[in-house]
Amino acid sequence: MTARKSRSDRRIDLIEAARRAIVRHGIDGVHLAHVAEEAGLTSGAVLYHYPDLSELLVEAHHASVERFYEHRMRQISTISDPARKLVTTIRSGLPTGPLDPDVRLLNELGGAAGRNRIYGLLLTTLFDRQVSMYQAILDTGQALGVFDLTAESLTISRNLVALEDAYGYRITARHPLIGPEEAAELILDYARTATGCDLFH
Amino acid sequence: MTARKSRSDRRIDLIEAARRAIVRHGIDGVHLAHVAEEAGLTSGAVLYHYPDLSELLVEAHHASVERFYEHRMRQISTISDPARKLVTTIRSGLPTGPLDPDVRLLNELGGAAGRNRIYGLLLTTLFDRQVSMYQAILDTGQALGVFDLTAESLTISRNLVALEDAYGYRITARHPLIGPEEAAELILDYARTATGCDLFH
DNA sequence: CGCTCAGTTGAATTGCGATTCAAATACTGA
DNA sequence: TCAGTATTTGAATCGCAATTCAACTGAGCG
Repeated sequence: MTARKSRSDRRIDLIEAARRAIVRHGIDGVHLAHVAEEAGLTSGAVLYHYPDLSELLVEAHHASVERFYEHRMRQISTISDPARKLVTTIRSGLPTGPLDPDVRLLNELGGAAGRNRIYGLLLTTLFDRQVSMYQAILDTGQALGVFDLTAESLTISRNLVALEDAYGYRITARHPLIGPEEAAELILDYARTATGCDLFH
Repeated sequence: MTARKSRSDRRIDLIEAARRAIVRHGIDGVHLAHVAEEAGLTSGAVLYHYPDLSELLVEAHHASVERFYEHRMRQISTISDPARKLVTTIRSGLPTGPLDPDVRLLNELGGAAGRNRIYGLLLTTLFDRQVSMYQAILDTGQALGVFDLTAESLTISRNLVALEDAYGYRITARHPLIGPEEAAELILDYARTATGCDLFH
């Protein structure tokens, strides 16, 4: 038998297992047994902790969104130069490759968001937080005279997040010409004209 | 009983029925019975024409992608002025609202594209065709001296398609602040700076 | 007009995955 | 150490959807 764990520990395990299962089988293709397998348990044990699978899936998505955002914030928190900060932020929003589990999961969420209000809310909330993140960078850069914005920072920020999103999809769908490098370059091209700053890679 | 139809007629019916069923239940949530219901038939009849449901679903997606692209091309084919053409093209790539079935379906495809090579291929192909479509408009505008492009037309085109994609997701996910109008305005803002042309709405 | 057969139905069957639950097991505190 | 409780198992059951198939129907054709 698998080692027993405390309620809260096991729930965290299960959320992680659910994340992996979703990436593997799709948001609507995950079965209880998949989650159990990923967790190294039987389906009965999963049910003991989460009588309703869909509840576990929502928590898994919630955790993913949180994790994705926190990861980005951590990556850029140490940088103070606005130009370098902007470049790093753009990179951190793109998948590392077609298999990047975090972005794969967010993409799964995208399709379901049109049908499921909770998933839609998770995604719109993430979008807005990312927009705020960019806005802070742009406004700071503007204040310091590093950037010369061609439009409101809100507009530019929204477009930057939108571009990240879309190229994330292209990359996970294995576009033969657009990988992480190319996507970053495309977004940077926009960022350069929008900020009037010679952002280097 | 439902009127009998010829093999080819019925197959076309079924593809349309499958499209509606997918929009309603999601790409991984469609059941044989859903398709049958949409077609006004029983599941046995559907199976008679498509022994493998997944094959029908692929055809349905293929038809949707084709239809989406053809629809856009038709909308812009009569316009000759590059500036007006660009504005119209941008509008035609966005959903009419959160319930727009065509975009809903493409979004469903997005999540699955990371797992399913065929779906990935359908989407990347569509992306590339849309990029070419924009490139033709931009190049023509440049040649006529209407546009003064700040980057290669390929770069700008990719970004325009990417922005459409991403805002399509936001709209179907019911972002409270970003509807079709706002999305168009955001994309146009980019198009203006990229073309140096005062595009009006 | 009657034959033929593609197309369709609907009921039976199968198969898969969720759900239940009694039994087994491992931790916990006294 | 031992009682008591929390966790996990695994087998049984349930339920839904796919699949099969024999019977039925109607369009087209001689």
